[in-house]
Amino acid sequence: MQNSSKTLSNPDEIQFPDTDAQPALPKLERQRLHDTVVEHIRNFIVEGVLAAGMKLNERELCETLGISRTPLREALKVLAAEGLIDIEPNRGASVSKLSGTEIWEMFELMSGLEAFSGELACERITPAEIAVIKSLHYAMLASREKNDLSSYYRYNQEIHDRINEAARNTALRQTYTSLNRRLKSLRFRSNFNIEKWDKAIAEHEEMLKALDARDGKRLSAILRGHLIEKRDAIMKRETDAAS
Amino acid sequence: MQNSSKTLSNPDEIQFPDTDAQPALPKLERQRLHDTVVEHIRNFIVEGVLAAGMKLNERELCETLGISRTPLREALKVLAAEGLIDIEPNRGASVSKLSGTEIWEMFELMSGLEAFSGELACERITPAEIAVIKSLHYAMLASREKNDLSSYYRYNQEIHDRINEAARNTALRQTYTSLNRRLKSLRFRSNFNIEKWDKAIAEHEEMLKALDARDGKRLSAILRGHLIEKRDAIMKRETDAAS
DNA sequence: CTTTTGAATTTTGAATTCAAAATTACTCTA
DNA sequence: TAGAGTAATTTTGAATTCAAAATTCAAAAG
Repeated sequence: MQNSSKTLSNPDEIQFPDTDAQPALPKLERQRLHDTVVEHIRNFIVEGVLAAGMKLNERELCETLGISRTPLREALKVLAAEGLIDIEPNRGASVSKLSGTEIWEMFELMSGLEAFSGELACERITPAEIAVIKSLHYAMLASREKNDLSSYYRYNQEIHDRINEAARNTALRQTYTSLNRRLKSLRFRSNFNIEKWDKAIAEHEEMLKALDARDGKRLSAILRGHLIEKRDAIMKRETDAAS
Repeated sequence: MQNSSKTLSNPDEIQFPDTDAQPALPKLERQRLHDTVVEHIRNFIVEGVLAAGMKLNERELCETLGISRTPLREALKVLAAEGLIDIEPNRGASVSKLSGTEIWEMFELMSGLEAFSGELACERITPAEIAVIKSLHYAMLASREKNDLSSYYRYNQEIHDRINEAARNTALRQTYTSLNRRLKSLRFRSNFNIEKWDKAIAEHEEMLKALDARDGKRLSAILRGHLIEKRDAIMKRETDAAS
């Protein structure tokens, strides 16, 4: 997960004049096979290449990734600990398939994390950071004008990430990220229509105002409501589609 | 060679009349070795048998637990994903040693989780559950009278767990539990004195009142303040002790 | 006497091997 | 033909083996 801070194995190296080489140190941190495998499969799941419920055959995956079973199995254990896959004893692994209740609860937790994050951010964010978020907001508005949904999504996520960042709490950010990954992997049918889009934009405006005024309670409430609405819309749609 | 938990390889066995056997099903869920190893080591860490910063030698651990390196390494990967240990490439694993900042942040996150949990609990808890918590509270008071600190701690934890339970959110509970484990493993010097103890008790009384009145905001605020105070006391003490 | 270099040992990373369980395929009977 | 029972195959779980990296230790040079 964390790339070990690079270390000096050979002190001589720092004596060379750094003409156009890397200023500090080259790439001392070696990758562990199992880590790259975790990332690979994680991306497969989040990107939807591996869909929910899909069986993960060890032999197949080994061949695909060109590795032996040992590092693969270690990676699977980690992914299971993260909640992205399920492992049944003697039956193998499969991409987690969550019940409606579980998804509902995860959204609720997410709303709580975002709300808390927003509250902390109001106390700690710098004017410069607010400026960056504002510019992202305007870029997002531009995406809206161009009807470019995917870039809108990216800016939207980026803004939320920045607020999270401004909360200055690594543990919170990691929890948020981990949960966000699990939710993203669910790949809900998007049913964005113009009204919803504009409503979301309006809520974002409110968020910015609250952030500017450093009104933690207000930002917190907006973020929570924002996410709960999203949840209810998604859940409604998913259950409708299922019937 | 370790004895695998006995399984039914021969279906005939279940045809015998279950005179004094288990009523429903014996132990169909077979334990995976790696799971029991995770639990073992996790307990070692939380109980303080393995202290923060301690190096985990694979060969030693294998011999101690009587297993081979494969399941042990899988277990270590899981524990690393949980944040209980750190693994440095080609250097092995050690029990996580957290910086003051990290601890401070984890307490802050914990306060947010508890506050959210309390708010949800107020909406969802049943009168029966409130009654149970009340009885635990009285038992806790009795522990206070007897000056029995360890049983006081147990009741205290139990009450918080029940509130969490009443929030009806598995994802939240799991996140809470995981973080709680990491914090518990830090084994802070306890510096409980009578005043603090009585103050904590008083706060608990307030919590109960808020819960009874289903005043989510109030319970939330108390829980958060409660934990932030605890954090500041601990952090002050730890930094004082360090100097 | 300290520091540096390089070989020996230990420890970790990953592949292979072996064993046990589950799944599949097949045969034989009704 | 359907189904039960059994053998064959596949798949998973865990131990062992092999290779690479790190650590230790000792000897030699300054």
